[in-house]
Amino acid sequence: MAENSSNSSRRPTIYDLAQIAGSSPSAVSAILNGTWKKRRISAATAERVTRIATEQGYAVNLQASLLRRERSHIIGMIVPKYDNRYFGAIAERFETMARARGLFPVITCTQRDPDLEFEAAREMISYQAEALVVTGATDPDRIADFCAAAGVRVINLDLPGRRAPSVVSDNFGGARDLTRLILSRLSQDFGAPSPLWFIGGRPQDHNTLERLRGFHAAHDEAGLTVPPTQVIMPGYSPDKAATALIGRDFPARFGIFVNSTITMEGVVRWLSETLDMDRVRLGCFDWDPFAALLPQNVGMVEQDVSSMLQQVFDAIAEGRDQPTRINVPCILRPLPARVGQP
Amino acid sequence: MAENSSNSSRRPTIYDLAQIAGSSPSAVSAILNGTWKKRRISAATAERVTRIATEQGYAVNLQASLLRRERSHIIGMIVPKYDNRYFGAIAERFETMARARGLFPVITCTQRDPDLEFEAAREMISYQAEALVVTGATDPDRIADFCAAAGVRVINLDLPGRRAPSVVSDNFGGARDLTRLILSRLSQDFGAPSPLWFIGGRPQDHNTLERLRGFHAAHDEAGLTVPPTQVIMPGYSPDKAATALIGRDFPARFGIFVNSTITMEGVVRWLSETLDMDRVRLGCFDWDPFAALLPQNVGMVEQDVSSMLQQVFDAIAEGRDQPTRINVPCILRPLPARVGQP
DNA sequence: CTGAAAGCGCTTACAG
DNA sequence: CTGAAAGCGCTTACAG
Repeated sequence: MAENSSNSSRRPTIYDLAQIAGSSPSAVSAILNGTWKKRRISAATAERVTRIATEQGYAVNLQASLLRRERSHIIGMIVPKYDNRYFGAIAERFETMARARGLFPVITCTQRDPDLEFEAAREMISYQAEALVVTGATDPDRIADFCAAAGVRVINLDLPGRRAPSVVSDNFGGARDLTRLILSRLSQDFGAPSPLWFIGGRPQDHNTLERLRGFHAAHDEAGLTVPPTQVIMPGYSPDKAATALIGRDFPARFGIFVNSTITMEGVVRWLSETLDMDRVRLGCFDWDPFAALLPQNVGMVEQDVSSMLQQVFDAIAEGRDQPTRINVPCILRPLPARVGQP
Repeated sequence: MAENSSNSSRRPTIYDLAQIAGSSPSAVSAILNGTWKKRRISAATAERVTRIATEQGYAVNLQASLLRRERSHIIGMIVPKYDNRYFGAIAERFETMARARGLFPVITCTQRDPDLEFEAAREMISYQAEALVVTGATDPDRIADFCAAAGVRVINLDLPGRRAPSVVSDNFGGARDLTRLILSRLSQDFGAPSPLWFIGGRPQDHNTLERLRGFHAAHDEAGLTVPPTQVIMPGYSPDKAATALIGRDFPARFGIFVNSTITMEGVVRWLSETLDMDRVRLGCFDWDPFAALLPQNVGMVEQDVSSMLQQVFDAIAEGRDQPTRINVPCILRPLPARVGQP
């Protein structure tokens, strides 16, 4: 199949097909884009043109097609990274849901770099994207302003902004539930619970602050107060987390709330090189199937990617553009005990 | 900034800008795409037009621009999934390297579905991609044929094809090195080594067969023969791996070669629910930072994503189109002992 | 130093 | 049932 007519290295156009089929470019266009029924073109012609298109390895030129059409049906997404299950799941699910709605998904990854974020957004507007989903952006409002000027709809996902609708996890509730779980497993395994450590994230970061609020709320319920020295926010990277732990004095038995799987990597590596892992119990905000197998891990919070994206697509379909905030509940995943009580 | 002239909801064009600036569309076009120096347009005009473009929130229409230009500079990639570090790293690195070369990367994920793979390839050709990187495809030759007919360059990555240049890991060498490592750690921890289990992948899969060859080669060196019942290839998914282990009889001490991180998930989950994990040592083909923290894991093979992509971009730049095969060495990552000898 | 004009490959009213 | 024609927003030789 796909025999290119050998006379030219150029891709065939509807004019080429029309000439071969003895028909007109208009007819070929209509046949190939499915509007031929309402034009009442003969089935025989349609069949012949379709066959020739296949033989010639024809693929429509979307640049030309989209330039002429009213709508592009392109929907863009920017994500910071592909290096964890959360953003990976978001990207995959976004593509699937977009295709299911007859849209063309275009995703690009912006390395948590504000300038790259902005350039990527501009590029998607240049591609005539009709809507843009801005995920985990460091400066979502700058992008929202630019999109507003270009008449392109924006939705913030994961991190909220002030200029467009935002869909975010219920970070407070998820963190509170996880903190409760770690505290209860601590008392189960070690006796009387003591205040947990909180590691990861940044004090300027919306999600970190919400999670910290939930962390404190669960401690309050349990009549516990967390010493400020036990809240450590050195960013998300494994190395920064490990460095921040150097020289800390941990008690005989203790528990840690880890704020992101990325941070978890550094925390577990450092601890396992430094002390007896039977002394510690951990819980982590965000889900990773391998992290779930670490023996000291008592539970993880999974963000509900499907529900979040459902909200995103609903907001786009309904044409919402007010800076509303939608909170999507998280899923607490307790893990079986994999390590003996001392 | 980005004040849209309120008279219209349409995006501004170079005609709008020309009118506002009191210049011509040609001049505006040249100024905005950087060719104005060689047209010797006055710096004053250039400055004025640039300012107006910013004020109006102008972004070039790439559909129109690309339709007119000779080249698109678009480079496409299809990947099967975003759900593991290997493909995540490939996607991220591909975007970075493409941008560094002045290309526009477009990636889409095809869920290991041959039809989706083909449709995605066709879509990228419709977007005028100049080259297509086909990663981990189930039917790369079908895509290669179609691309050849359309005059689009293709490179296979990860899984080789017969119709286009392929860049793949040295699966044989990586598997042999990993097998050696597991065997040596077995004898270190448990005394005399016994033949390993091999779990994961499919017998029809090129990479699996190469890894199996390396697995056997390392056993041969050690004077060991693997019983056929110890080679289990139920696909890659965690659940299939777990199911395939049901009812197996494992000796008091044993070692496993796990063929992919995805499989590792199922293997470790099942084993840890079933037996004392001190009895087992594992190694895994492919790298994952959390899997590296599992106490029984003695080492992982990391595929050298940067080198592989360097080869891909070289092949594209040089215009290679013969079905050559490039093997890129893997990186063996031994892991520190995290579990006591019995 | 600058503009008018052609044309990239399509789609779609419009006129038969 | 079908085709000629206009035009989407650009770029780029070409002619001043």
